[in-house]
Amino acid sequence: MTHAYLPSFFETTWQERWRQAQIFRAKNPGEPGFDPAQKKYYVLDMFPYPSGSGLHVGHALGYVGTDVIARRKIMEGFNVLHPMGWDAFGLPAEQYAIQTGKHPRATTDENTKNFKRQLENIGIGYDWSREIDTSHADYYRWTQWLFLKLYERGLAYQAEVAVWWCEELKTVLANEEVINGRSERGNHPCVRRPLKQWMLKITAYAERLLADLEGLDWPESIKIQQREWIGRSEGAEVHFRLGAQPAESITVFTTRPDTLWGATFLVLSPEHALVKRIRTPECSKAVEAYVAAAASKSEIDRADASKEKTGVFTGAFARNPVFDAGDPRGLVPVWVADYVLSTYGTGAIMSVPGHDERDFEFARRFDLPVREVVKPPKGVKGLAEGVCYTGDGTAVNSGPIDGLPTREATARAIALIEERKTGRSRVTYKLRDWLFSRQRYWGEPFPLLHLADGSIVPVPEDALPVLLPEMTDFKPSADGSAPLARAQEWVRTIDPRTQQPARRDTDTMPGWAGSCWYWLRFMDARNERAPFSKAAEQYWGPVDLYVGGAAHAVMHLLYARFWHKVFFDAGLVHTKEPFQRLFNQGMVTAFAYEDATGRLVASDEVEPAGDRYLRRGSEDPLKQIVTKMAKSLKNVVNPDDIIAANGADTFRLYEMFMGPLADSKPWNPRDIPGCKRFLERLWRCYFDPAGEVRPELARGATEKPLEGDTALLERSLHKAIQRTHDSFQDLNLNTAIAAFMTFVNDVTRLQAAFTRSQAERFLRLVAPFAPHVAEELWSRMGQTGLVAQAAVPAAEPRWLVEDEIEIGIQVNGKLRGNARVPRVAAAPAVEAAARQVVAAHLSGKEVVKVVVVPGKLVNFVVKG
RNA sequence: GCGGGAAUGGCGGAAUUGGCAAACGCGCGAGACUUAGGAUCUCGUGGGGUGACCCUUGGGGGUUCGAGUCCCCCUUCCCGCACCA
Repeated sequence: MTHAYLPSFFETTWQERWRQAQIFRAKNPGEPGFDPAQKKYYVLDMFPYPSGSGLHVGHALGYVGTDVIARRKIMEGFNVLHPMGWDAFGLPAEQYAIQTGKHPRATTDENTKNFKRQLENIGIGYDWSREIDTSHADYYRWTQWLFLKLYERGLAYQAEVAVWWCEELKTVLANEEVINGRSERGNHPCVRRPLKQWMLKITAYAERLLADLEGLDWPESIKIQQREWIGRSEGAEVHFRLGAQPAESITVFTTRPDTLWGATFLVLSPEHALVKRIRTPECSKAVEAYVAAAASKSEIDRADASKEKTGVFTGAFARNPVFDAGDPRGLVPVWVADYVLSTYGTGAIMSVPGHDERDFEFARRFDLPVREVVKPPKGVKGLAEGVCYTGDGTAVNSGPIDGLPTREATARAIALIEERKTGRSRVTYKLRDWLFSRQRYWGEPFPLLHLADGSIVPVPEDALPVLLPEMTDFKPSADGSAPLARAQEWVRTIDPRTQQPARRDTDTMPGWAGSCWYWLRFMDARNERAPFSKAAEQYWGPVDLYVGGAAHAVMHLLYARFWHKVFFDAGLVHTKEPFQRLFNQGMVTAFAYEDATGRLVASDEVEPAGDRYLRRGSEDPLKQIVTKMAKSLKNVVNPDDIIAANGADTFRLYEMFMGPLADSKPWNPRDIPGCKRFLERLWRCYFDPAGEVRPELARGATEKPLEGDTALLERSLHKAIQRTHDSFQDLNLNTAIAAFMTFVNDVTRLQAAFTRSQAERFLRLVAPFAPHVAEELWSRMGQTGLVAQAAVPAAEPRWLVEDEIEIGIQVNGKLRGNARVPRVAAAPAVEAAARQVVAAHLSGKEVVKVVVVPGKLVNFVVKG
């Protein structure tokens, strides 16, 4: 049966041919063969961290998707850049190395080799001449170089700040890496600790990071997540003078300056610097105890908004500046409570219990006064009904702003405090500066020198890279100091400019550093004199399509945008934003099984029995559910296994056929044979039973006239071409494959009418999806060259319209019949034909109205 | 609690954006070919009645000649964020 479809006989051969012909090699300006008239297309995958467990089918979904797009774009005539590399530095690589007892260099090299093999196995056409590895010196040299650009611009600084410390990982972490007081990687508990750390001033770009989201073709949900993370709010800061010491004041931030007249107390966060100074002797013990308790509480406990509010009075009072000196309403008590965050605003708030839920709850708990200063609109419950009203309304009990609606009241209140020089309008952000140092080994060393006098100088450009020292013991130190501090010969160095002794910085950059500019390196990956050439950036930037999981909605995508904007300001890049269009591929989920008690059962313990599932060797019925793939459930699928059993083309088709690229969908092994059967049927369309290419498809065969069944196939082919074209618009590539299947079914039915021209055009259509079988058939048909470099076939309008079409005929909106009418028939003629078909439904009734939708249907509205 | 997304046959999913719901695939049923199994091919397959009738896109209302699609209310699930003053 040599003529059967046997993908293993030819898939690797074609992969080798593509490599030799370098068909995925993108051409840079100035290179031989570069055509300035050719349009460029830069499609980028979020490059992976090369984990020890290799690629699974979820990664592959995005990679196959971009490969199909890239291959299609090549066939459309674009100069396509589709690169791949490895995000190899960072905590996971180091943790894995520690677990396995191997050096991260060794494990990283092993893992990247495996990833690359897997990707090639799938037949993905990357430009491997641009492969990068963020942990290689010829890459991180430029990461260091770019870091110095930030440093020179004053955007990198050292500060003693309360940072997240993870005892398990023995390192500090960024805000973004800590979720509910636990590390994002590994889910270990974290605590706040004051430490001297490198920070990047991302807050200086908050406004632009927010504003420039507008012009991006990104999923709205990602934009919203970024907006929320940046967390801009407009309001005012207001100084409340302390009664005892007139020179001192407490500054609060509020988004509702219009409610100043309703502020009945102030609250400081337990970490606020003034707490120690203002508490009165009588209250000092209670305050101290409270602050200590708050410090020892876990972040999760503190963050739990549902629990009852706690707090303690400091004994001190402050003056509300909107009231006159003698007004008793102006003297407000100062409390300490942990519902006020030290990290937001000024770490102190004015409490307006009448119009803020949290303050309301606190005031009730501690029996503090509540004053109404905003009257809700008619019909809305407010303080009069005993509920806190937080919406807009009309100012009352507020002296000079009484009667004003909230918007104007706010503006007037700000004007008033500014006049009295006791505050000003202010914008705050939730976004914090980015904690950029780690006390770990596997990262980029900081290109900075500490001199004897305590000053810091950058390592000169020509002395880069600062190489990571070879260390055999790179485990984090128990005391939290950096492992690099133990490489004493490395630490002790000289300042090349002065020849004076100097010490290297012993922290390393976080895992995100390398991914903050990698799309730029891909443009000019082998450049030894610069991170990338101006010409390459001018030509390739920005990325036209960036594809990856929604998991990176905030961290990577925010950091990358930040660095890119700094580069823009430094004149290094010509676009404000790095990624014009962002697309999130959906998650590939898996089936899992739970028993009667709701416990999940590993999938190798499960046996299908008809339409039910049983625990292997028992009668326990199990319920099939959909979950994330997880090692513990043994439902992680490796592409290698699928390819070994079915071939790469089947694997690719199944990945794309599962559903729209953006949707989450379960991996269902039962569906895979359907895709393989399609390829087998496709194969049979091209060969006779003896295994020879059908004579009418072979080179030199005479084309059949486009009539009868051949015309039918021609029409079917053009429809498939059109549907494929459409499917690329929304990346619903599953519908393209459905169109291929329909065409192949037609050919199977009308075998004798199939022509060489049709056979050849169909291969050009299918090639981006199932490139191996397309090449094999292409060459067996006697075509020269590669189908991967042939042109996309065109749909001709005249083949897309039928002369006679079937329309639906409705009576009162219900389908009652069909009729075939000429496409160009006039409405009255269509109506007359329709009337005959549904005569039985119309008899004895009065036709009130007739709706004729050309080419679609006729609807008779009847009475009686 | 707030924000975003979703809900269509036994399953994954289609539906020209207001115009014949269920394309395509899986699964299932019947048949053909086979000594037999497998593979392949053909036909069927939303539900109920089983004649030509009714029902059906999570539920309930509405707009319309016509609603999976638009509007209002509700339920469930997934993903973010979560005392941000």
